[in-house]
Amino acid sequence: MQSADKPITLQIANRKYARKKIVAIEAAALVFAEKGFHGATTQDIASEMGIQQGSLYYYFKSKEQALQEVCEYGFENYVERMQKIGSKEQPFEAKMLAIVTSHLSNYRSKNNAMKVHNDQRLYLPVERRALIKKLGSEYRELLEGVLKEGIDEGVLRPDIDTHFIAYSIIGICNSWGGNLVRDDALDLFETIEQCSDLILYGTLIPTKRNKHEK
Amino acid sequence: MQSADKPITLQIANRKYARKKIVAIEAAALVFAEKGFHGATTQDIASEMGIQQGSLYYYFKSKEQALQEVCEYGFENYVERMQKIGSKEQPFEAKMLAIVTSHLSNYRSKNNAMKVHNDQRLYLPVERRALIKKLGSEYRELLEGVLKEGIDEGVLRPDIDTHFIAYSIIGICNSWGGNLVRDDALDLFETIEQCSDLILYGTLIPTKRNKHEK
DNA sequence: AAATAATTCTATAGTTTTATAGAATTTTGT
DNA sequence: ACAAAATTCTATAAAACTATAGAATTATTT
Repeated sequence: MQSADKPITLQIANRKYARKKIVAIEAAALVFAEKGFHGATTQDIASEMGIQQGSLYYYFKSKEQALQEVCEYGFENYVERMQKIGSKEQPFEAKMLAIVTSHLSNYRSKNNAMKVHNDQRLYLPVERRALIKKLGSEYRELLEGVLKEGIDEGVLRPDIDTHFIAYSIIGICNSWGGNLVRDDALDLFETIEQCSDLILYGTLIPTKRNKHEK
Repeated sequence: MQSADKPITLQIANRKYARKKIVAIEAAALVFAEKGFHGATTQDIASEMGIQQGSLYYYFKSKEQALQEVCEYGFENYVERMQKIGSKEQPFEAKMLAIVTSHLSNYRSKNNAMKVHNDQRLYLPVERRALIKKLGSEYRELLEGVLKEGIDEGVLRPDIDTHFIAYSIIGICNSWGGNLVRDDALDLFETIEQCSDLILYGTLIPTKRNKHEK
């Protein structure tokens, strides 16, 4: 087994291990996404990697640990991307489009780890979910920040609950994300547009909105 | 085992069987909702019912059949309720509120079967999903019908894609439904209101919507 | 009350699965 | 080329789980 503090001469081996570890995580992600955590076997994952079932334990101490690492792996890029979007100077509509695009593009490129994170993380014991929960909160808080900015800029309705809207945006995206993974015929960019449109404009005709104005 | 065509004298026994079968389905729903289909054992379900593991097979031919029946059971009421809402004479906003209320109330009353339907039905082999798929389509089509009526009445934007919006509404509701099940502190009626508001009005300030008008 | 039917129980066969130990092989460093 | 370290393999122990068979019990009908 590899460990972080080894002589420099062993760094090459370390790098090799790290590379294959990612292969292992992605194989686990694929299998967990398809069959669910409990429905998948360590044999499935090993087969996906082209190694024997027992060899898998060189990379994961347990099946449960594999799930944990898949969930963490799948969410890393997400938070980073949201950070970039939030820090860029651009009008609110563009940001919202970028957020939805980021979220949904990942689904189209079959980010199995993302799907596993959404659907399977609850099967982890609570003590294993600490980091995952932290990443999820970060993501949602960044999104809330963007929404608050929108209000400050006078673009968004000041009476919306940013916490609620952030959750809802994530909910819509995950819901459509699932559809995108299942249905290849579904157009990604049309879906992105429609989602953004719904979030920004709703469904009512503007002139019918009188009741709602103060 | 019971069968439908028995002398009238056996109808009492039949009714008794039917009653306990529902107990079985609800026990399965609870356990599947908590642990997932593969994570749950027939022992778990039997314990929930207060019977022995082997006795469970008096009610279900297999664990898979239990899942199928839970999924079908969980969706029955839903379709009926949507039918009622759709057929009532009331303004569009009221209908939308009724739809969201119907969907979310069920979650609050811990409709485990609903959760199982959403999260676990994919673990059924395709041939077992026929009825479930039909019910889901019915539900979505009824919702689409309500949306089309809204357009015809001149209340909804005529440029929305009713198919997309129907999916999105279901997505938002399921997303919040999951939260409601998990978090008891979450206020049901506030959630209903917020969901309806987002769907109807979106997040932008109306005066900022000029770009969007034709 | 006896006979029949329905329901539940016990015990278990037969799988499947996770995880480990130690041997075998491959890779890397000297 | 040799030694050491890393990686993979084989084999298996131990546990868990589904489904079935037949006995035992309880409820219903005659």
